[in-house]
Amino acid sequence: MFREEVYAIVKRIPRGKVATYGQIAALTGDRLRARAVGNTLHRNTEQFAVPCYRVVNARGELSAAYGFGGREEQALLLRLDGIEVENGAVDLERYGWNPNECE
DNA sequence: TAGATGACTCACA
DNA sequence: ATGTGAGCCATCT
Repeated sequence: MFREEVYAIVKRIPRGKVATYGQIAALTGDRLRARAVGNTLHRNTEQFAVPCYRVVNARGELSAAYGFGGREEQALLLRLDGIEVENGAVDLERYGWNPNECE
């Protein structure tokens, strides 16, 4: 299922980096699925096993309706990963995950 | 089965 | 720089 693919990709995100919905959507096949990716993660059933906190929008901003404790918790987790979160957003130029590098 | 929703993205005013 | 509109897709009710 599409959801599982999204989960797998999110799980592949290395610690210390973040990915955008569009990026994940592109990895699943089409970048136009960005919306579906977000929705899928929102309805995700494996949030406990999927680091969805490493997933942000195209601007690097955290999700406003994070299904956990809100962007605060998400920001905290990102900081634990070594990512600097400023005003609920990260620098994709620095922490943006490059799936081609496959760490 | 069909309709509505959403953690998206891009473009234009 | 912010606000609104349109396009796309998967999941939910």
